[in-house]
Amino acid sequence: MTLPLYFRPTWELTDTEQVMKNDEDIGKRLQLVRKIYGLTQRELSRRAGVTNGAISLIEQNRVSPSISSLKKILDGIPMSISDFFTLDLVASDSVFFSADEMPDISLDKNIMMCLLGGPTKGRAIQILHEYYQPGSDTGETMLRHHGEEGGVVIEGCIELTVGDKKKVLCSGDGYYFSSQIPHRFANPSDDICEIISANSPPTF
Amino acid sequence: MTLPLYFRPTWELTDTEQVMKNDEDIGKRLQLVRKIYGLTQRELSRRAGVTNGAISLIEQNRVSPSISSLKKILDGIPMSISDFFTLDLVASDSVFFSADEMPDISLDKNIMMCLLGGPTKGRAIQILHEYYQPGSDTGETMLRHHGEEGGVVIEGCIELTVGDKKKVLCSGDGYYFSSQIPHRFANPSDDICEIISANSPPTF
DNA sequence: TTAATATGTTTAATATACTTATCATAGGTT
DNA sequence: AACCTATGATAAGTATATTAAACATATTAA
Repeated sequence: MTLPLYFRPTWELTDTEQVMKNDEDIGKRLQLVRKIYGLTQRELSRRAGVTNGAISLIEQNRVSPSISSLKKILDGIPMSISDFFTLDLVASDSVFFSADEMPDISLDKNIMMCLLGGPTKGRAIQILHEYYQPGSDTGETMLRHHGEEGGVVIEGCIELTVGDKKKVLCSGDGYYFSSQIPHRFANPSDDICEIISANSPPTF
Repeated sequence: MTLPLYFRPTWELTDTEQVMKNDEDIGKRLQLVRKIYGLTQRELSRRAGVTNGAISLIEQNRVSPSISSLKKILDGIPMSISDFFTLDLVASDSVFFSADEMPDISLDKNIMMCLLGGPTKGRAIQILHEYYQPGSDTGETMLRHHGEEGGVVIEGCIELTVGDKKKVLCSGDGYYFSSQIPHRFANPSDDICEIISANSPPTF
């Protein structure tokens, strides 16, 4: 169990660690998770109700486990299947971002959307610092994409439409919804509106 | 293909839809995803390079697919395994939250952490509106938990320590890191510090 | 109606995952 | 050293997933 992975930049990682970045290598992924939790194959197999041989074979990628047995194994850790596939143990090495390091990714000149840390792949959350000019609007054709999003209004007011609901949110108010629901942001006021928002997963 | 799921409150959902809420029923999950994308078993099987019989059996939960074949099938949609297990088609029906509907979940009286929408389960992101009093500090024993987190400083300054890195962030600056790295927030200034942050997954 | 096409389901054969039991290596104790 | 315990790997047998092909039902068109 070596673990501190997180403190080394990407280019220093071993092959074993690198491979954690893609979804393909279930074996290595399971092995790393198991070791992070300080478990042996046998101890995990006991907790999970499978044999140690099965875990050995899976970790070597000599078999592709069924969902049911993978679930049993992860229950022994315990960890959800969803977490297992989601977790990205290789963290990016940049942690701090000054205001001017956040590129504006909006296509609309009346809306500014500053992306925290640039278009980094493999993040669970995307954080935006948004500015809506008076009268700006994401448009009549409602937005729809995967994931969920939420945010808090810092300054000014925004009219948010989500599905068949509509409301004007002002400084201090927040929102949260599944991004699959058609939605639209508009600033009907005479003042600029500032929002901090978060999306999952990143779509840019 | 009925779909609009999202616009009906939970108690109106059919059994088929309800079952999407838990991770167990892979079959129904696959079936619903397939139908949302408007595919027949045969068409999906053609795209994925598996037989339609296999998809039929999986959807009936008469077999538990191997990761490899589940991946092949999802590639035909296309959808990642991680998304498949993560996606929660039953959205919560509350979307808007006024400032006073955000409960303070901090245990430290010098730090205020207002949780957007209360402690709702099953969300991909948790959004917090945080206020750090002058001199406040999350403490010498560093924080560590699962997921990732990021945020933007709205007002004042905060000293953030992440692993062996430390920096003072001021209004407009941001941060993002894997929450598994030991971290600490402190306000060394004489002014209050206000932050909007997002975590994934929620730990409260 | 009849034929033709498309859908999801089922059955028997085959391929693969999983178990049981054994093997090989490493570390600790006397 | 010899012995014990624990680790991960392996081989052969068993259980299960997947395929190939047929079945059943519904829809459309002539």
